[in-house]
Amino acid sequence: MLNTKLRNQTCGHLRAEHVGQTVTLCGWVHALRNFGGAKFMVLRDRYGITQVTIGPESPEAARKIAEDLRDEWVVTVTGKVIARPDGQSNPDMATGEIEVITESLEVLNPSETPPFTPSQVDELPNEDMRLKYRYIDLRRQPMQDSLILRHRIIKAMRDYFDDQQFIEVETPILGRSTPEGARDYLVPSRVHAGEFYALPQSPQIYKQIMMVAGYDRYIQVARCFRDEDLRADRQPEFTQLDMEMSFVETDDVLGMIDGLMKHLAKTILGIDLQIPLPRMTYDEAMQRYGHDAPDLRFGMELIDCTDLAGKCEFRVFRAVADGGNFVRAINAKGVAGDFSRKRISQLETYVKEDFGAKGLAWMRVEEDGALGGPIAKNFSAELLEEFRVRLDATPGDLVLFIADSWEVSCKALNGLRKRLGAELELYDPQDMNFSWIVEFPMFDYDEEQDGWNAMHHPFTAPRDQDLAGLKDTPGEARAKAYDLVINGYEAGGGTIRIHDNEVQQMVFGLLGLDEATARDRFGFLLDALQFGAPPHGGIALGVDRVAMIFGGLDNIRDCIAFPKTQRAMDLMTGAPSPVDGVQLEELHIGLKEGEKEPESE
RNA sequence: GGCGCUGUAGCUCAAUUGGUUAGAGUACCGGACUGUCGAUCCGGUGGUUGCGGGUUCGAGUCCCGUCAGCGUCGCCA
Repeated sequence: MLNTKLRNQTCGHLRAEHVGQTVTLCGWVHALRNFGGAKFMVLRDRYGITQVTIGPESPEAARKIAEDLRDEWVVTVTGKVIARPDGQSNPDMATGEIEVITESLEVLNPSETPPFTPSQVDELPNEDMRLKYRYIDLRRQPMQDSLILRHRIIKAMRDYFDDQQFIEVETPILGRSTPEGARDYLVPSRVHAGEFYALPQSPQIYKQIMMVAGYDRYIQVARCFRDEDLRADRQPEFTQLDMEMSFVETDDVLGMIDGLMKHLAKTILGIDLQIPLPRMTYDEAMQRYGHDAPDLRFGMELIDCTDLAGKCEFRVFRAVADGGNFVRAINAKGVAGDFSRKRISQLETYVKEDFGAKGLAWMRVEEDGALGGPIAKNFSAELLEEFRVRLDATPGDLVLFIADSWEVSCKALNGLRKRLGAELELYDPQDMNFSWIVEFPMFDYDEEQDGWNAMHHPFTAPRDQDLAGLKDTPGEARAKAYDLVINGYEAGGGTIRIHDNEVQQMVFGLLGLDEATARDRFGFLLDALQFGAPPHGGIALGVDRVAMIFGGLDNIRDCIAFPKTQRAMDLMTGAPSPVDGVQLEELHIGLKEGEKEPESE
């Protein structure tokens, strides 16, 4: 039912079967081809494009109007659908078998000359241009496709959860600031001088309270806000499919999301996904890939050579191994010939500058299978043989070593692995790989503050077997926490929550939150946990990221209608902006000297 | 906050590495044209080379600062 008072067809619909009908179309002028006596106009709306002809048989008035038409004017055409003449149909166009002969033509609204035209496919304007004129950019087919894909993903998610008896509940946008985690976006209160709301970083606490309230299956398509620096896959405001269930263990949550992913893969991509999705522990992921969200579309795993390094005379390796650090490597199979010393030194610069590695050692495998390269002379023949076996080194391989702390070796080798995987095309970009990373550490140690931080959030439950040792060896404790990883992106993450107040207090204690502070910040949750909290847990999926990955995009902005720049600006509206002094006064806010002055009237 | 890339006509890019009048495609304006689908052909307008400073006989090009966009590290689940 796309008919309106102004149109009775859309520009994507007409086929040979409609020949003979008289139709009225509305849309934007997508392209004009003018032959004097005959003119072709391609008309575009959300549904497609249709060729319209204005020829000698068209009324004088229509021909006159057609003289003045320009790209992106909004027009309406009424005319008869005809089969295109022999040899003139266009197989590249969905509506290419037909065209509409103009009987009347009306300009609904002319357009200024657009800064760029949506019909142009090969030359994309710079991104600041696209963001400033977002309404033009959004007319482009790829942008339409990705917003429609995003819509279909969200709808498929809602449908799936609806089938599973989940209900969607909206939680507040104006909430309470919690210093945990990311920086908050703050909203000043007019009524309460000097006090602020915070925009939610996620609906975490509300959804747990919904569980206490007995709504045992909750979802929400929730907008979240984090005032941190941006990346290609991060925006300051983003959308989560937030989910929480009661009376569950890890397997229940994972199983539910397995089903969702199977449903999404089928309905969105037409792929039959095998479930349950594979699971790997955090420790194994760090060991094998150096990252908690590894791209499993290709191998090139990290190989630990620390024990061998401890036996060699090469001072760099020896010192690292003796000092309790690590010598790990990746083997880039068969590419040694493509890597000049210059190219290798670019990789070295990369690991030094981006990850603080002290250097990059390398070996290449010669024709005869021997390990060569500048450092090889420091190793005995026997030891080289051990390396060769360990590294599965065959002629033509390039082996890259990082000798450093565990953390740096993880980061640098993960960086190299990702970079080489892409450069060497070790995987098909069309491939989709879904997996779970599970059993994250409960805490990580903060050197600066000399204390433990919650790796996920402070409501995460430890594994049952780690409960006893939680106090004494918090660094060993693993959590009932899980991340969904798709193609090397963290697509979502969640945990089973602590529903026991005693355990919760213990965790707060380990995090250095004394009772008074904990009460002050989370008192309402602690109260709630004492009024009959069921065992519960859940997950939040990054909707923008899922849309990006499913759409085969490499940045999140291309599946968001109105995204912000790296400096969190909206180039179309000019947000953020100074505000009137009166507004500030009402909010009890004064600006520091020298900072941006309010706009005067 | 650090590192890197980019910024030249409305748009996308070029300019022989410091050389004299900054070009091309497209868009735009005018004209021709009855079967195009990136239409074609003829003619034309259009530039404070992001901004500010410096070096130089001479700067789009080199240096410093600054603004903006992107990528990335830190940061962030």
